[in-house]
Amino acid sequence: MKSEPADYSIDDLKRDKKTPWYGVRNYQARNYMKSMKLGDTIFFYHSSCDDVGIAGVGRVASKPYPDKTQFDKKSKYYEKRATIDTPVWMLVDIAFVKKFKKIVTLSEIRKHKALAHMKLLQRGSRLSISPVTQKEFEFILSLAHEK
DNA sequence: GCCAACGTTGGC
DNA sequence: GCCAACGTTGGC
Repeated sequence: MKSEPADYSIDDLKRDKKTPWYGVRNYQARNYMKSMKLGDTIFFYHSSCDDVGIAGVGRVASKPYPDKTQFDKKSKYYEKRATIDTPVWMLVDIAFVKKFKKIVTLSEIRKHKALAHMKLLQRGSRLSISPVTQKEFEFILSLAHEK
């Protein structure tokens, strides 16, 4: 799950312990969140910054539920098609698990054959949420020397 | 339903 | 700041 650290970083999550992952306005990314289960593990990815890459680990801490910013007319995430009964955008809460001692950078991820098929590297890597396989997950943990 | 124009994301 | 790769919008 990507975030620009200038907006919300792994350190912010560490401080908050838990946060609703609001503001996703892309259907494919939303659908990935809708399929998440309580307790699923996620990578926290820093995008659009000096040190692009995976910064740490989080855990899905809620079932999917409506993103309340879609109902707020003053929010930039307001969605006029949404009603309380028929929300358009969903989210999950994400809890802090750990921050890597060293970011696993995008350029390092690109170096490894085992990670060549990561969804993150496809589609111009624009999607803010993309799935990771168990093997990819463990490989990245080993790159982070966390395993 | 097609597609051009436009807006956004995100690496570099 | 540039630009590729999308996704979205809206006229027809």
